[in-house]
Amino acid sequence: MSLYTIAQASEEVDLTPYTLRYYEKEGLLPNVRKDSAGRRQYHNDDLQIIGFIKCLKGTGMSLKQIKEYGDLYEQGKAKFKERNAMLEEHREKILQEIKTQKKYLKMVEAKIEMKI
Amino acid sequence: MSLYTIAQASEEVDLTPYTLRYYEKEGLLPNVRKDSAGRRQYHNDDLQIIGFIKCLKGTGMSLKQIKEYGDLYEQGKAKFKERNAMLEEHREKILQEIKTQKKYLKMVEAKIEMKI
DNA sequence: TCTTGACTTAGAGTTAACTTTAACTGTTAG
DNA sequence: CTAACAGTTAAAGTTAACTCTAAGTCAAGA
Repeated sequence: MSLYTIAQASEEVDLTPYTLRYYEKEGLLPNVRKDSAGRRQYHNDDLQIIGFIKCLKGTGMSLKQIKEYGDLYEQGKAKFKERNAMLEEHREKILQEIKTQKKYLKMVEAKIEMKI
Repeated sequence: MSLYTIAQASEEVDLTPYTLRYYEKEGLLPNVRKDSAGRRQYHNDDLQIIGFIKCLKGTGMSLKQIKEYGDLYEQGKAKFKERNAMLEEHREKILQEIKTQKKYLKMVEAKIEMKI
């Protein structure tokens, strides 16, 4: 399939229709097309963008920053450096976060083993 | 040192005094002692509890759940099983989260390497 | 003694990220 | 043709987790 209603897209990306509209209103999903009756038609490229938004959000980037990244993306090659710098910085943040999670995992495991 | 004012404790655990009072109000920090003038005196055991709260919170547990865990802790040995079950479940959640973070890390790295 | 500053409380305000409502419109099954 | 349904919008409401304000207390230094 190549076109999705908001309900289908919602199912596909595991976000509610409310959230999809909200993301669009916040400018995270530019250019979502509509049919003749004004209903949203999600294309595969939209789903891919949503997938990457979920990745950034799932690693702690705020919607505001995700929008900034998306805005740079919209401006194409001209902003490539700036945009990639954002990602590289975010990459570091994820690496750091994984380290922290591992440390916390050990703390929880220690507490479990404590048996008190 | 063994006793801390709220400002010192705040510094020590890297949370604002507002947050420390808020956690206490929410029942996450039972039994914070006060001096004769009614000012909070944090002891080392309080700081340890705060450290573990930060661990649970940093791994995605809500304050509400953390309070539930703390309440079980208060009830001592009687609730040991229940309490440890919570931790074991949380341990699984952390493991899952680390996996997800690693997947997302790869996605971000792929995007960086894409150079488009 | 006065004032400065760090604390106290209860309660109001803020922010991010949804989530719902109300009122409406267009599509489809009977 | 009509009722039900899935969508539309703007705007209001919700929740978690703080964050701040106002009004007051207390101890210590000039």
